[in-house]
Amino acid sequence: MRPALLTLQYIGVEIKGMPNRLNALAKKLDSFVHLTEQEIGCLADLQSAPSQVGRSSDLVQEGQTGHQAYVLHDGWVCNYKVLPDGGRQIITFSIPGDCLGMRSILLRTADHSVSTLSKSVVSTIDTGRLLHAFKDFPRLGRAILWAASRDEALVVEHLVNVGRRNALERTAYFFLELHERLELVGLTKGHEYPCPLSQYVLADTLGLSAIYVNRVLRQLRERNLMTLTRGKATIQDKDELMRLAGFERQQAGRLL
Amino acid sequence: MRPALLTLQYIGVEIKGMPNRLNALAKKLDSFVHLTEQEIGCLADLQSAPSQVGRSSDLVQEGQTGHQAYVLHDGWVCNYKVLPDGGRQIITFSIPGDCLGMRSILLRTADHSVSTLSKSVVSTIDTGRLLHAFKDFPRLGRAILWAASRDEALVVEHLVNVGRRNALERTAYFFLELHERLELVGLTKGHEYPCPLSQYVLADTLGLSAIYVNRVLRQLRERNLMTLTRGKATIQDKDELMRLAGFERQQAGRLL
DNA sequence: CGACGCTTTGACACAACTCAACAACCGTGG
DNA sequence: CCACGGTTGTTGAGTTGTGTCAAAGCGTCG
Repeated sequence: MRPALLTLQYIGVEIKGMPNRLNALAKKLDSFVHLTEQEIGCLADLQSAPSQVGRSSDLVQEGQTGHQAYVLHDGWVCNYKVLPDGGRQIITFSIPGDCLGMRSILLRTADHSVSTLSKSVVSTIDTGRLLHAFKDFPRLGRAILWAASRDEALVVEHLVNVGRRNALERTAYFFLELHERLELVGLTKGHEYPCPLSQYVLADTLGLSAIYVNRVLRQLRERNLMTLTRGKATIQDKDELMRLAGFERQQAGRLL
Repeated sequence: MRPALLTLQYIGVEIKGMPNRLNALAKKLDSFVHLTEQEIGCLADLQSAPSQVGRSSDLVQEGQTGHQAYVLHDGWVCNYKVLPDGGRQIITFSIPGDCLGMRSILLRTADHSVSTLSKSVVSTIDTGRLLHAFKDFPRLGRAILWAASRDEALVVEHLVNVGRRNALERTAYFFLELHERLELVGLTKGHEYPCPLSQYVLADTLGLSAIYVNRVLRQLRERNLMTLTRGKATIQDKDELMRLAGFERQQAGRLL
């Protein structure tokens, strides 16, 4: 099957089923800087036709040069670095609407790896035209720069979490933050959300061992705070979980 | 004493003594994207006259809106977040040539605090004109964007360090990275460099307790790997220290 | 049905934290 | 110049959080 056919087929399916998904990026940006039809069109022009990639496939590898930047339309992706001793630290997860590998484009050589955690749908970004587009649509440029800054702030939060909270607080915080992120792109159902992260993946995210993650999750479950089972996270007692984690709700609101 | 006089006086002193210092940002950018006289001039135009600020003074506070962005000409600055329980995590240090509070400008409200660790010299940046300047001097824009990306990559490295290395490796890595950063702006003397960081500050950086930092430093000293005394760091056995830390030298080189 | 990846549990080891006390250093003012 | 107070560094003993090893239970997919 030729790629072109695959993607066309995919678009067809999506347009019938859940048209918004294809616009996850536009939707996210629009919620902060209201975009005109023209700007949304321009944004679409910068992206290739969406294509599917399988689970556990690398989109970018650390040290690589001349790779692509992507928009993630559907699926889960992790950004990580590996250490000489084989250890791995996950920097951040990407969810639908996020851009992938942008920083590495500017640096010329990728400073981290990007890999899918589930079957995903991505487009490549024409980064050359992106900079041009900034001139014609400055508000769009501002929106994208804002989104990049927000992603960076997320990494900073993560660093604080790993550096200064114990395993229980840290895990609680992580799931609360994830809930908030997914809510923004409409991927939650009340206090539930899909979460295809294994305990090994969580361990590499939280800077813990997989076995200890298991114990922490058990504690959260036994305290009736939250559960994680079969790819679904359920927050049972949000207030108490927030208190435990020292989680403070971010104030949202449009910029422009 | 009026600020204007103070700054003028300062410029006078600096121009005689060490003219390069005032240009730390230009010097840093130039080492990666060679800048023309015009571009360097434009860069200077975006900055206010330099002014001195005392030790331990806050330039930006988390949650603040409408604050400034700065260029750090001289001195040491830390970027940090505080937790509800009073804990503190230092995200990154800024050294001469670095920009301060740029991300917070884009986000509108500061996501972290910025505070001086030593008597420092800063200029404010006219961020409004900065975006305009990008149009007239695209290479300058690219250089600044590159520098921002590099700072972000530094935070990512730090996250990996805190998440996946033990106290000894982590501390070793930190001092090696610092050496490399300072080398780039000409602030090292061979295997020595000034380092006005107290063990409490180091603790908040490395995600450790101050007392344990002390023990780690002792171990590094007793193994004849490095010492930190009276504001000066000395790397004695760089090879062994790099091996211990799992430190891999970054490849440098101009982009344009 | 078997194999494999993921989860769960227990026992034990060790890294890192806490508390408490003291020593060295530094800037300040007398 | 010295005496002082506060900040920073140093050390010991005991505690706790988290990692390691080993093994068994589940689920799922081929």
